[in-house]
Order: sequence, then C-alpha cells, then structure tokens
Amino acid sequence: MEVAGDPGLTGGVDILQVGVLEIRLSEGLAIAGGRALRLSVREFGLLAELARHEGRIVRREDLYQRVWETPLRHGDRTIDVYVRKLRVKLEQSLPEWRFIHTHVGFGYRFAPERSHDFHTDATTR
Amino acid sequence: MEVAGDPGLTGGVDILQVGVLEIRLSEGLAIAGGRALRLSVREFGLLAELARHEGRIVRREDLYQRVWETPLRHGDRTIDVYVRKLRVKLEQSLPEWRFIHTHVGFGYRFAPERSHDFHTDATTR
DNA sequence: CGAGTCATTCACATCGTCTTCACGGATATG
DNA sequence: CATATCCGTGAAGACGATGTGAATGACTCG
Repeated sequence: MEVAGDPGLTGGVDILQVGVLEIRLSEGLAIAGGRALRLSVREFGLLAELARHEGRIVRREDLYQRVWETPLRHGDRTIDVYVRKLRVKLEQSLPEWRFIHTHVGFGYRFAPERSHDFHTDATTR
Repeated sequence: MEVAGDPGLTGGVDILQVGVLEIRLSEGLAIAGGRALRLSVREFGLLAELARHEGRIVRREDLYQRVWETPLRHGDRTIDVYVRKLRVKLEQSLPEWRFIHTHVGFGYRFAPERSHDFHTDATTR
C-alpha cells in the first residue's frame, strides 16, 4: 500500500499519539482506546489537523484552509458542524475524555482533558 | 522564526513568560501552571498588554487605547471590570499568586507576587 | 431501483461576551 | 472628622458566537 496522493505528513511523522487516542496519518485510521473510529474523509482530515497542533489554538480559517484546501468563506459554519461530529464520535468511544476545546473568538484547541461534569455537583458552575 | 500572519507582536516576541504564567500572543492562549486559561478576546488583550509591561505601572488610558484601540472616555470603568475578570480567572488557576496590583491614582502593575492571605485567619485584615 | 453514506447548508437554540450601571467600601485631602 | 474621589464588585440587557438537529442532493454499491 502506497500513500500516493498524500505527501506532506508532519515532517515524516506517521502516527500521532494523543493520550489514549492514536491517529495513523498514512492509513487514515484513528484508534480510540484500542477500537477503530469510523470517520469520514473530512472528519479524519480535521481530526488530524487538530491533533497536529495539540495544545495550541487553531483558527477556523486555518483549519479549513488546510483540510478543505480552499479559503473559508465568511459565515461558513462547516468547521463547527464537523467539530460537532468529531465530538460525538470521540465521546462515544471515550466518554471520560474531552479533546476539542472551544476558545470563543479564537478557534479550537485539541488536548486530552478529563471530563469535568462527571461527578461534580450542579452548583459547580 | 517569525510569526507570519500576525503583526503587532512585541518586536517579534511571541511568547511572554511571567513566572508560572505563559502567554502565547499569536495564538491568543494563556497557560497557567500547565493548564490553558479560558479568556475572551478582550480579557486576553488586556492580559497581554499588562504582561508586556511587567513590573511597571500602566495607566488606564494607555491600556484602553492599546487594547480597545480607541480613547478611554471620561468615567469609563471598563478597565476595572476586566481587571476584575482577569483576577478571578488567574486566582482560580493560581491561588497562591497575585499578578495585577492596583496603584491608586496611577493605574495597574503586572507582576507575580505570592499571596499573603493564604494561611492567615479571616480576622487578620 | 433502493438503501446507505457523505458533504453541505440552513434554522433555531443556547451560551458567552461586551458594555453599562449602581452601590458601597477604600483612600486621599485638609 | 468631613468630604470628594477612586476603586471593587455584582448584575442586567443587548448582541454576537457557537451548539445542534435536520433537510437536501450527490454519490456508491448491490
């Protein structure tokens, strides 16, 4: 199996390990806690792009430009929709972890953090 | 290395380190003791502006002019309100540190100092 | 054709943020 | 002590940003 149409892996890195999440770039495969995630092409691209910048805030414009390879149009909510899809699938596999964090006005940040609202009382807000 | 798409950084400096507090200017991300802070655009702008002048007193007029990019109107308390918001969030992450110090009649000074009232009883004030 | 997957777009709901105001304590001045 | 500012703080309203469910059409596979 060759990775014909896919140059430009992150400087020779093929596997990203983010906590219990493993992302095999050349395969297009994401493994969460030992189980393979069922992701579409767009979903995987976005996940990989986020994971490449683990711990850093990435702007919507940059995410879209790199994954869709065309500029994000003003008012386009595509990124938000795909972030939602990723969150759902990640939570299905790893309910006690949060990966995609919103920074209002800036963008999204990818980092594994324990779910907060798991055994906290409702007053903690 | 330069920060390409982001002008206005402090002379090419992208990361400000103030004690255990790290401020990444190009990302809009502040990290306190290893954990990412959740700051709004205004909050981050004010924090960055204060940190740029660490150890020095900065007048409200100057803070507002640089962050809001419009002159501070007479009687406007906005800076005070945002200083409050920053203090709360900083204390949540770093309870034993004080960063923003008031200089009555002059302005605010940003500098990491240990909290005094950490193990003192409530009467000692 | 019929079922399923996917990408895209839309509309509405919800949440976060910005701004402003008011009250009261703190501080300086004489 | 009396007075005038200065500052800390909580809250409310308006607005914008983000979350979310669903509809649509293109496409594939059998």
